[in-house]
Amino acid sequence: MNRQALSREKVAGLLRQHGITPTHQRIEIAHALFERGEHLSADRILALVNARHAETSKATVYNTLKLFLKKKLIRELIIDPAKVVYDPNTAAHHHFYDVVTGKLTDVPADDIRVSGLPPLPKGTVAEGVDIIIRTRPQS
Amino acid sequence: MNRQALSREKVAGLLRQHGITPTHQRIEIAHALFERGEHLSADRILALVNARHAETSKATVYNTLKLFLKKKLIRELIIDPAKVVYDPNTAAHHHFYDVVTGKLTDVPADDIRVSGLPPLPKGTVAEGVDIIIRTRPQS
DNA sequence: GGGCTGAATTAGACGAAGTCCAGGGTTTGT
DNA sequence: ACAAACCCTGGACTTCGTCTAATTCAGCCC
Ligand SMILES: [Mn+2]
Ligand SMILES: [Mn+2]
Ligand SMILES: [Zn+2]
Ligand SMILES: [Zn+2]
Repeated sequence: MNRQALSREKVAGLLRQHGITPTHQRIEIAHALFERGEHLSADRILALVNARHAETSKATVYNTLKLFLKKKLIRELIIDPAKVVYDPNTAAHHHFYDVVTGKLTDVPADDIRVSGLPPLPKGTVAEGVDIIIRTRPQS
Repeated sequence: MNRQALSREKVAGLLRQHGITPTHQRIEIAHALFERGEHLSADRILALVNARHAETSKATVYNTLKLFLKKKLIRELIIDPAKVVYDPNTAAHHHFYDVVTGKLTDVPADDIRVSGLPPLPKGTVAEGVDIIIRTRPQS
């Protein structure tokens, strides 16, 4: 999706559109996610943001990711038992997950239909559906 | 599924059928899972097994769950970021997950059809599909 | 029974992900 | 300029899970 250098200004605009005050640290974190368009873990983001020179603390990375999540700027994926992964793609989509390599691949939700679901448990309403297709390297 | 008292002997037989030497600790752990038929976390199992008098260590609980997993006696569910949950139901099925209460409910896979999936990534083969329907308490 | 041997169990140290807090800095509004 | 609100930070802390080295146990043979 996001090809080419993504300017800090555009990222700041994106944050404002979501009601997030764009601070230096928040811009760097959002930039790391949206420039790559990849699924990233918190510690990976921490490393990326501090690659040139240290400028963002661990606490801020975690706080910021939770803020982005609440403002629906990003999604959270619980797939690997060892770490949560953050997804800059908030369009409806699903994932291939290679259980050996750990690689995650997006699956557009466009044509996907799920039929035969039973009614929801009493007193609950649907929030969304996550489909994970587990794969492994051939033979 | 498993109603009524489930005897230790039957559990031992189940373990043998899966190529697992039935030790005292393994029988207790399997018993905890299969008698209830519920989704349980490792620490919950540790507490259950040691409820009367301490007899099983944390290391053994983790070792044993991984063994059961390898022998396909149980399944592992990665849904809650904070803890892995073990599922004594190995029949094909999916889950409702209440994002507020954390409650997990089985969804039989019988009538469920997923259509429109794109081809798998090159060089991978399918392992299985997990569907999680996220719900929340009404209003 | 009494040893022998590999498998199973254990306490407790360790590692990694994530949370929390109190203090200090920065922005905003007037 | 001043206060209030907001933001960031180091580092202690919690929790889940893993690892290791030492012990115990189970099955087997004599
Ligand atoms: Mn992480
Ligand atoms: Mn646990
Ligand atoms: Zn994705
Ligand atoms: Zn289940």
